[in-house]
Amino acid sequence: MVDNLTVPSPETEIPEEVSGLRMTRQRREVYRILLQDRDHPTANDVFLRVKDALPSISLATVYNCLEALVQHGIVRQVNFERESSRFCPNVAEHGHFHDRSTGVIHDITFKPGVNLSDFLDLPAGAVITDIELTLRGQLGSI
Amino acid sequence: MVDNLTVPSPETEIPEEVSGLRMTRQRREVYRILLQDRDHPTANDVFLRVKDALPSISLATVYNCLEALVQHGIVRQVNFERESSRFCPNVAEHGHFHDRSTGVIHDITFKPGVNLSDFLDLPAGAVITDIELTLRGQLGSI
DNA sequence: ACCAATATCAAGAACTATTCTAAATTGGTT
DNA sequence: AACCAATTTAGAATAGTTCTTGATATTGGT
Repeated sequence: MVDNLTVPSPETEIPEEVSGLRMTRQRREVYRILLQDRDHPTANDVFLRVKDALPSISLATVYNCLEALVQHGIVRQVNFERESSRFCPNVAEHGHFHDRSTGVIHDITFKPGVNLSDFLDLPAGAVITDIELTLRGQLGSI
Repeated sequence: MVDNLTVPSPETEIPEEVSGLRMTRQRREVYRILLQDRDHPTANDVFLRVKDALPSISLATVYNCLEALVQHGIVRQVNFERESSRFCPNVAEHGHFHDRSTGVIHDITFKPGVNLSDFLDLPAGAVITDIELTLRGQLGSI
């Protein structure tokens, strides 16, 4: 079941404006691609996919669109090590699990009601505004 | 109190060989610099600092040395977003807290006895081998 | 101690992901 | 339809890092 409040389905009509960002043809297509396959594509992946609908789009435009979407909180930019940035339309707070054997990246959510200070020794008075969590490993050969 | 088992003090004699890595003059100096100021310097920071002791060292050599140290588990490479990699001699499992107002990066440790699955919804059968945690925020203006 | 084999270093070129620049295009508004 | 601002495009520029090559140093076997 998909939470349509935070992540619209790819079939949903994307409106003229989302979170104060005017949806141009390019931005709409880029966003639609992100909604279509939630596989955390890179800018270049998006570029290649979006060409089907907009053959004349440029890579710079894809970067522009992704930046606009990220800055308006519609899309999240995720960095793993020094690899190319990846993008996902799930803007709810979540971390990532990188399966080393398949390369697949899974979103992982925090259990409800858990507090950071429950399991971390934080500096006194630290106010956390942003969490970035990446796990690596394998999806068990049980 | 510093844990001399995982992080030697900068005054400690660095032996001929550490974890199977032969300590050349350059590697020893690079490592010493990391032990000296635990402020998560970039490769270029290290380069500038190490020049005092080895004026003829090249940036490429600093990269080589850092890579060797990282690959032998003596030093940890830390990436924040798409910034330059940073390096720290603390190879014990820990996360980072990035103070937005001062730019200072603090190491944060996990409370003992805590299990990942206590606060995360992990995919069934996931075996975690590596954790990367970065928090951002401010050190409270109380 | 000597020599060959091996590892390391230095310098700069090359590479990759991303950003910048400037000109062209688009879209909404008078 | 003309105007203006925003957007797009293509290619150049940039930053960080890696690669290549030849020089230098170190090790192990004699």
